[in-house]
Amino acid sequence: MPLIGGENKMANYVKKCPECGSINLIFKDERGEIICKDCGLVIEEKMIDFGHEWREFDSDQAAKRRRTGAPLTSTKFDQGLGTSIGSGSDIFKLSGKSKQRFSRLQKWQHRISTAIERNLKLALAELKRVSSYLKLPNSVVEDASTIYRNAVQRGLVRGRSMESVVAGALYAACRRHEIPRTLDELADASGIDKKEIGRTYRFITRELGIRILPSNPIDYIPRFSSALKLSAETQSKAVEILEMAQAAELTSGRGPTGIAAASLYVAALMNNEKRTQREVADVAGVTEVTIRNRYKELLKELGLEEEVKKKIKLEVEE
DNA sequence: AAGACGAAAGTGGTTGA
DNA sequence: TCAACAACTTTCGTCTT
Repeated sequence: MPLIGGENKMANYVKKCPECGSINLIFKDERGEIICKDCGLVIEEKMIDFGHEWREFDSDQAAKRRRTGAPLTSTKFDQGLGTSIGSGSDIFKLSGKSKQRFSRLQKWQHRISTAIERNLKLALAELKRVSSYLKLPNSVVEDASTIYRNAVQRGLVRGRSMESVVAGALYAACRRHEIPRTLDELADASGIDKKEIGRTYRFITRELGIRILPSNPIDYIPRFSSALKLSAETQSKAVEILEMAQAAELTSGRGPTGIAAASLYVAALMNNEKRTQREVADVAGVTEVTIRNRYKELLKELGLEEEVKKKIKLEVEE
């Protein structure tokens, strides 16, 4: 396998040997290792060169030398690998009998595409629709497709609607990527009942053995904060408060959105960017009452009472 | 009039027998 | 499978600004 070549690439890769501090490093091309000349420590091994191993000067050479196609993706039902018969323009180069033969083959290919494939096509279309509605990044969509594919292969879709499984897979993927959406948002985007999504979500994660950490309230802060048009300072203040709350074990057992909303509310208060409880509650998808309860706890447990009161006094004086 | 606060009753989900 | 339970919601009345 070709490896990183030349001293120049090595130079900005490793500067010093972590063991003896020597800068006398040598690069062994044949083994793909970087070795310290002084103490013999192998600093880096099995390096892979992601560059070309050949050069191409025109499209003709490129066609001859390249042996890979488009990258694999789970967002296409056949992972982008499928071959369709005779759909290219070169079918016109054939004549008479051959042309007929190819169109017959085409027809058969269409017929034999199995139920699973057709189901996957539909499901992935739905998945793309929902995720673009929620403006989810590609990596999440990719992950959700994989989850869905696995679910189908394990026969977990039986007895459930395709849409609910798609929504469940998406929810799981979001959680895994630490960019959580609430069940409400997902329900809104997919048109599936919130309870149903939760049920299938729990089911497929259990059956597929997907381990998901309980969602962290901090992950919600950026989104809520921008929805409320709060400053970056307030946002980081909210994260600070949240971290303190977590240290004080105020967060366990509580709904993450409620806690996130409350700390955002407090942070806004302290930074003179007051939002009403109603506003915060709306973007977080909880009620004012929940915010109030969390907010009270935060003030009490974290000793922020004086700080907030001072702020409010200052505001009055101004 | 609007927002904040608190009490009381209701709801959906989890847990343990 | 059922009851107990905690978290959260809904509703409503009161107080403050």
